[in-house]
Amino acid sequence: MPVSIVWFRNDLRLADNPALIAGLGSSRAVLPVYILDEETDGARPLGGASRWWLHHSLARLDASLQALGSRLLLRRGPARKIIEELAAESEAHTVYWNRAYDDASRARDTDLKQSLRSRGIGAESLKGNLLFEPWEVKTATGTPFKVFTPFWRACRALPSPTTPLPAPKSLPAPADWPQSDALSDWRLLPTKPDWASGLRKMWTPGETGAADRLERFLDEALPHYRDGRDLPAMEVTSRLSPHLAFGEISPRQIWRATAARGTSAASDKFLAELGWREFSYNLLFHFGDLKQRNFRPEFDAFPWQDNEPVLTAWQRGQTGYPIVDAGLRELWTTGWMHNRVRMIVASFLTKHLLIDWRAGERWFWDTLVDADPANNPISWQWVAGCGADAAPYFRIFNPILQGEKFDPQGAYVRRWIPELAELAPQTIHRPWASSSPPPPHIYPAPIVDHGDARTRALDAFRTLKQSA
DNA sequence: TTTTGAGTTGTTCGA
DNA sequence: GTCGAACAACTCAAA
Repeated sequence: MPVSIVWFRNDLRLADNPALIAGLGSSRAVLPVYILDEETDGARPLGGASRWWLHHSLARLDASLQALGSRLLLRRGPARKIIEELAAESEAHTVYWNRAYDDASRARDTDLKQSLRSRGIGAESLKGNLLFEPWEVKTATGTPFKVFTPFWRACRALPSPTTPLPAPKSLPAPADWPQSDALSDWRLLPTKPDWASGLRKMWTPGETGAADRLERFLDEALPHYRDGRDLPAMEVTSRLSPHLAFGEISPRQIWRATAARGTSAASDKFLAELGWREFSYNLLFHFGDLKQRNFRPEFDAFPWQDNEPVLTAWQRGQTGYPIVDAGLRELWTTGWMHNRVRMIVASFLTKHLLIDWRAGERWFWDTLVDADPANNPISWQWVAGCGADAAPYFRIFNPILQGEKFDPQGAYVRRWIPELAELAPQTIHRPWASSSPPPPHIYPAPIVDHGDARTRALDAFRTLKQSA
């Protein structure tokens, strides 16, 4: 009986899954597989928050597959070797997967494809995770875009994303199941200590949770999106990022569901956020490993400062700037941070503290449930000024003004820093100026003076310009 | 080939 | 209190 292997990666869904549909259409039985691959050269191990999410997402996918009469086979190790073994064991005729775009995955997938084909086994990769393939979007001269606005304009001029594929109604299982790992043996969940209670409260990993989240966003929040998306105390962003990062929902599903509600300034703005994700993957594909390398090489000479205690204070939300600390505490508790606040804390780390953006990127990678190989490094580089289409160096966020502007009542700060809850809106973003400032053992004094730090950052950027 | 307009998200200063 | 200019020039994309 001809069997096909469908290799699930960052596409943990049944609906709109091109690899799954291709596998189903080409054979009488499908072997669904997930591989935890932390051994392939260059593969970046998942952070702690992502491991938590992955556990639950795999459990959900397995349950959904069982409802179709199948299940999810789990293996751990170098993916190429494991796929080859499974193909031999199950006598599969073809292996299907949806494409990944980082260097390490592409190298691995190319090798695997060649090796399978040389043994007479088919290997097909499909577009399942992006709206537009990186090689489909090019400037008039055939080069990749480096500026977002023309990039997105070019995308919008391409044929619109097509209708999402339906989830299969049933999935014929192979006669013999190869040996599978037990999910619990992967120890993806934290135990000592169990720091995931805030994550459990906030999130429902899995395809159903993703679809519910999208529906709720479109029904309730989208009309307020344009004006409210910058206010972290309001819940008008979609919070789809972790679902998207694990592929529990596809960008095409989001695009089509949003477009189906009609066009508006809000929907355009929201779709442009999908555009930023596309842009990041485009850059990752064309410019290689940007989690280490500065997109703008002149930044290789930037005088970053190593300062472990200061980095630790930032990570723990103890900088003395309420909007910064609130964001970092939200991240630590929930595995997620509002986009506006991500910019503020990233600007603070790289400009006020002069700490290398890579340290911030690694912290986000470890703590975010939506940690994404393209979005995370590229957005950090954008804030630091070394990225594509980056902010000019003199654009240094003032954490007091940002707080007052985007959290005018202080509701967001109060939620995450209860020790400041009694302060009035007029002083909550500058507690040291209050008539009764909190004592330092309750809430720290500012770790740097804003004015001094700003001057120091401008000087540092000037040295960069002179040495270039 | 050259030219031209534009570029996610800001802050500060001085009139 | 409000408003416009300065903060730098540079690179990108397209005409």
